[in-house]
Amino acid sequence: MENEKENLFFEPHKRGLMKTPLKESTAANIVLAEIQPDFGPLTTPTKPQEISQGEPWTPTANLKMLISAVSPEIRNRDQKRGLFDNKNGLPEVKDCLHEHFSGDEYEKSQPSRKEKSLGLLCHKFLARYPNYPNPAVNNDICLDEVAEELNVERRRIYDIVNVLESLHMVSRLAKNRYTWHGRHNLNQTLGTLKSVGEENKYAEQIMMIKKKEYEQEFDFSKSYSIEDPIIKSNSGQNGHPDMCFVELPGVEFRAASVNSRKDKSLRVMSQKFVMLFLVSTPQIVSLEIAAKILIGEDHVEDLDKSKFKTKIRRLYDIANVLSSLDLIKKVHVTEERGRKPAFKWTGPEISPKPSGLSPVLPFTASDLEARRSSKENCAKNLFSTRGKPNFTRHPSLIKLVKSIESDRRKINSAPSSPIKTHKAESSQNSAPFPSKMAQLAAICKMQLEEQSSEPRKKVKVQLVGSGCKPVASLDTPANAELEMTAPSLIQPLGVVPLLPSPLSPAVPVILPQAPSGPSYAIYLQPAQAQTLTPPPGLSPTVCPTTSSNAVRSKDSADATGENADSDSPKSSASTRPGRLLPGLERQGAKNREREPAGEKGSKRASVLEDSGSKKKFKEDPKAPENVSTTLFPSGYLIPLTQCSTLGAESILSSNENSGTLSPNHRIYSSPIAGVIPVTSSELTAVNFPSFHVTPLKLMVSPTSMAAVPVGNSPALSSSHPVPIQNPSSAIVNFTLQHLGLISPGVQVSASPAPGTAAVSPRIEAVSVTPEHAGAQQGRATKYDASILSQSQTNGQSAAGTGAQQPVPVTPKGPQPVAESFFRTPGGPTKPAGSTCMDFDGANHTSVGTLFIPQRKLEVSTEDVH
DNA sequence: ACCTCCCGCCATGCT
DNA sequence: AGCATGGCGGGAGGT
Repeated sequence: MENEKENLFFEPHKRGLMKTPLKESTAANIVLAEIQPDFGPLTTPTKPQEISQGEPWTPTANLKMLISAVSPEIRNRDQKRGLFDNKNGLPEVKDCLHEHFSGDEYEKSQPSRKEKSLGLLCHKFLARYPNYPNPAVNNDICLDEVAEELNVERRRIYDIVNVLESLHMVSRLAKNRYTWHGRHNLNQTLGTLKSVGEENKYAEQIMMIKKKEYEQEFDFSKSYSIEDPIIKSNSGQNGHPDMCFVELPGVEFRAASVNSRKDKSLRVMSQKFVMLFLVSTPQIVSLEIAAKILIGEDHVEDLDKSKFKTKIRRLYDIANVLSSLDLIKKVHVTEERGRKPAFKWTGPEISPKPSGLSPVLPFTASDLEARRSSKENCAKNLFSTRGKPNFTRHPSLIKLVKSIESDRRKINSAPSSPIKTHKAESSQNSAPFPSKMAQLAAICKMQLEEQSSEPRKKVKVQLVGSGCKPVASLDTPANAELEMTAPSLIQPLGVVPLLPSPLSPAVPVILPQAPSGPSYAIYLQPAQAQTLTPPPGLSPTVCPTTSSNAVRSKDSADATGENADSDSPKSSASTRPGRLLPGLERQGAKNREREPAGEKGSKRASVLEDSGSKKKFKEDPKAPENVSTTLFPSGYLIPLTQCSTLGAESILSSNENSGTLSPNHRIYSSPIAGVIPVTSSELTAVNFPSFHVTPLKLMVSPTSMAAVPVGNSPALSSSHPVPIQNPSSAIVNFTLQHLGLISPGVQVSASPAPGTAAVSPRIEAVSVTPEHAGAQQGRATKYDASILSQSQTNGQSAAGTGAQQPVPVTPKGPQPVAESFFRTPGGPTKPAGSTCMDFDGANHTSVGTLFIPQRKLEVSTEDVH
């Protein structure tokens, strides 16, 4: 009922209006806006074609490009038809065409299955809204309208929205209504997910599964038994078996239905899936593994084939949406067994910290409470745990929570709810800041310029020399700095208010909040609440130490960066700046890691980083408190909010960052000591392929795992000031790594250029097909050239305005920008020569350096469709 | 033949 | 009861 009212309430926005506002911010937006109107009317005709319509906005050429990239076939068709090209005004024409065609012809002409793909649909959907919407504007999404306009059944829209919701890119206002948040919260969300993923030890689980596989390969007969147990153990151990959903304070589920099904579904699957990427070192996750892990959690026992199939199907659905968001890319991993479909994370690199950061703030607890108004909060309280880690939740509690939530929801649902959301959004987003933001932006720019100057130079140089990859890495620092600075500045402002919570729907309050959302709540199911050994206080608090800071700063930067970046190109998919930046950073980091460390493994490095950061956190006095707030196995509250903290840190670190690189370096620097002990011995152990032995044993027993604090798990780290594991294990790992057995890192070789292959000593080298690389390159280049300026500017604008979407800037960068820019995934675009491999960091050969011995994986990106 | 994954039935839960 | 959501898996298009 209420919802309906709400709807009425919003109605005004509809279509043209709604859309317009959404996109408006940038010139691009403007274009979009113009376009959109077309849509609306166009939509009317409905018919099958929307797809083409969807793309219509020429202005968003990028979009088209992307889309086309996505499905070359489609492109071709479109071209044939000619529909695609001219979409702008043409939709009608198309319609006419459709009408004209007889059924068969008509159908044949257009409706290929691919055209109906979720990925394409998602692109269309995303095209309608700016990446960084202006909070001030009404960003409501009416599902019905969207479905109509896109000419798809609602069911499809749900699929998309559910995934977006899992990333907090949208939030449900009411029945049939969602609010578009764009990427404002994305970094935070990813950070939180990463933290949660770490808690869950997904990385370990992945390792275990892989291990099993290896074992199986070697020993066919064996090892079946192993899998289940392992998984189970994992889930049992840590895991939260039931983690339901990670929420942001601002972006809560307001709909009852949503709440009710919160635990299942695409939403949760999507989050978990993302976690896998964030946690795994290579950041390449095969569907098979993802499915196993996801199933494992839910039903340890079930390994039904049917279930597996279903899971895979869902994963494809999710993957399509994530791909549209440019967060992942389809690749193929070739193992001994054969080629398996997999996806590689291409989104921003995230630091787990968001949660950690939050802890820093003194407020967290208070803040949280304030926020609680939201059901989530309620749930949290119930489950509470806030402070502590151990919890078990009883079903009864859960029910209570639900009931409460439902009540709350109802209340909220009232007409006001929408309003609330808006407020919240605005608060979350930058809306409040405009003036401040501008100032900040200016400051940031200055800082950035100063700091970044060196890095940038480097970047350029590298670009020239090495090509894309280097650039990315180089850029990263600069970007990071930028980003960081911005956030830092901002945050203080945000901090003051403290109530970031947008949520508080209940309270009409205010909100000047930091853009970053405050807290996340993770719901776990009671069942498994079991005790986790270490309270997961992962929370990585801020660390004063430079190294840690540096790391975080980067990450944070990324996160924050988005906001800053936001403006930049939102041109849909690939081009988005925010992503690019992060990605670049990430890559850079990886490269760096590799370089120094050499082979061992990027994985390790990454792990180490995490662990290191965590450790540091522990050390911090703050940590304890922070920790408590941060994560909890069961109903977690993860206060992200505090970007402010981040900001401060970031600032500090920024200096360092500029000079130094990533934390990785540090790690490497002290090769042995640092590395070994730190991290997750587990992981390393896991990594071992089938080989053997001790490590495996160690790893295997869940109990052992639990007992031993692993570097990975934040919680663990928290418990021990120094997250050292068993020395022995560490040693073992270390040794193994050296041997090459362990190293997780994946090498990527541009498909065309096999050269990299040589590197992998052992088993696997991952070869990535170029498409992606090309894309990344493009990004990098873009980034390079324009990035700085854009980012800065964007940052300002973003901060101030909130959402701007700058038109995609042409790449200033030296090279192949143009192509890469819009590059289509398909091979054609790629410049063969350029080869950047960015894969996940795996290889940046160009950098020169060491390769990491890896497993075997050959990754070929093929683009989807 | 396998990989993808669209389609839409139908369960679930809110109104 | 009706409607909104969305789990689920058959089966078809693509390669």
